[in-house]
Amino acid sequence: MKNQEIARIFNDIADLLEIKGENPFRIRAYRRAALNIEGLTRDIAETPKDELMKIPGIGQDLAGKIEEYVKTERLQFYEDLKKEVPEGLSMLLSVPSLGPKTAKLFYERLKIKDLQDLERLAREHKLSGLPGIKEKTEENILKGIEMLKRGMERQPLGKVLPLANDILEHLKKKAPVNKLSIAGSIRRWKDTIKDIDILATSENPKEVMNTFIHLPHVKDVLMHGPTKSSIIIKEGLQVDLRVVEEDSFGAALAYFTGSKAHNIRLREMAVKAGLKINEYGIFREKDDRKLGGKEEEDIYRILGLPYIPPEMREDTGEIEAAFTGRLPKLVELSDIKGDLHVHSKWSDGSHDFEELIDAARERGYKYIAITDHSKGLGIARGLNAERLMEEKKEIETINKRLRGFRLLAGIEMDIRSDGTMDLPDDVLKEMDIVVASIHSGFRQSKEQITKRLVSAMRNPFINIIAHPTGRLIGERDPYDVDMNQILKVAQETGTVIEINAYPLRLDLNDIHVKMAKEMGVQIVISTDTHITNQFDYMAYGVSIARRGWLEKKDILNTMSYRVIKKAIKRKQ
DNA sequence: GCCGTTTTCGGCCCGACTGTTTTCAGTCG
Repeated sequence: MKNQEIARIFNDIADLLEIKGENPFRIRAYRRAALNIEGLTRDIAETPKDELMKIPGIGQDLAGKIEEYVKTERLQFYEDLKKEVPEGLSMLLSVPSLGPKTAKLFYERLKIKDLQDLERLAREHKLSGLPGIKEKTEENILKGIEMLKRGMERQPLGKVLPLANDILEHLKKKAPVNKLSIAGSIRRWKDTIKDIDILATSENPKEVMNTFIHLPHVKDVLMHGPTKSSIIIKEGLQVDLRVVEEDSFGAALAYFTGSKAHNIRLREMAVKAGLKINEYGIFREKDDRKLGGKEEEDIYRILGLPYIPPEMREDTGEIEAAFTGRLPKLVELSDIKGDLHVHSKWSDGSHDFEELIDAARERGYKYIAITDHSKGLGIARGLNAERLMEEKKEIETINKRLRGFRLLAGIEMDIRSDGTMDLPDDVLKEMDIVVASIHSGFRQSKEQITKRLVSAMRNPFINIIAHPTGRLIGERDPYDVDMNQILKVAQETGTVIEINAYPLRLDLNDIHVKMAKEMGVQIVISTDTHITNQFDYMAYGVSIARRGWLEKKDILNTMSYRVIKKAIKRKQ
């Protein structure tokens, strides 16, 4: 898929046009197109031009540019632009507080063309004296360069969410807040997060702001106003806090949850209907009368839309779906009836069956599958056929006295680097459920990896492909795999694909999940639990499913034990 | 550059905070 590549180029073009001082609406058009292409579920390289033009934000011109790039691997317009604007100059835009106007000014007046130049001249106070630039601006630029060097890259949701909750707890305890909510991309459950957005109501906003900028987490204060402040915390993340009146809480929550693209679409709809939306409410244009805003639902209702859950707010078709009454009823955590990927002491898990059963029952589950590693994963004390049969026997014994709960005897079988399976069919045949996955040879070619997964899916005894891209967010890139092909074969063979809920994995990702749904592939959400508290990772997995528009019926482990057993048999 | 049962041209989301200014441009989300 060239989608991400083309999106990046369009964003790059937008940067370059910005520095040139081009028409801001033209720039926005490139950014919007880039965003829409990123969220696309089909391969843009295989989409004909007239289909391309049906994608929102892509017209005659951009469709042509996409075609040109797909055909020739380059884009003349982009190449020309890069010649006009020195390489490195667009890097300046990544310095916080430094935008296109200032970058252009620095280039034209001081011939600054990269970060090194900028840092040197700022230190030597050579920027002062330019129109609108004095000492404070130099300071802020140096600060921004520092922040950039420290790396402000996106961090995994699983790491950021606990941090955000901790800040919320502190505010609740120390500041005079009434309502308090996480907003932004955390509320949309994006798998990686750039900053933490918090919204509050209070009778004394000033006091709240004052408490906020003095929290023990604070490393630096970027902005401190009466209703809005921004800090950098020790972990390097930016945290924004906004305080509004009770009567505006819903509108502010919608505004602050985003995404930006989603908000813009709503506001455009509002304008066409003679309305205006901002963080204070939804208003009638002609007399500025406030029609709503206390509840988030107000905004959608007054626009004539059903409530759109935060996980869907990416402007990837949810507004159209809402408008035409085709909004899916998203799966919820409470729909989950069991976990089909769990490790025990028999391999590298920490608990025996009893402890796992107790923990699962506490979460309202009706079943779990014990899927310890197969022998190929020596490091995880993987099981050979003999040990596996012993484990199965013990599971059967326990099942006999269990009431209202079942253990499935399963295995997480390693797909070896040469493409062969770690256990023979006559062993797999004995199991209630077989999960297969890749643990080695991550750097193989796309063809090799895809072939390994396909041959696993063609095996009638393999039910589930686990963590299908092998990524560990921030630590290991996904391996190169032809997801289109994988999903096609999954659909053909009735193989279920896993959303691994472990917060650093979260693969399938949201876009792949959406693709899977469109292709009719069944999904399972599993935690890959090794310690009982990891059962709680299910919430992360469900959020990815929701971001991929999945409903209860799309997901295997929302079904009863009996239905699951039948579904597994069906493949064979 | 996109888009249109009000338009094929003329619009295009909205507001807070900062630093530089004496009323506002730039940046950000």
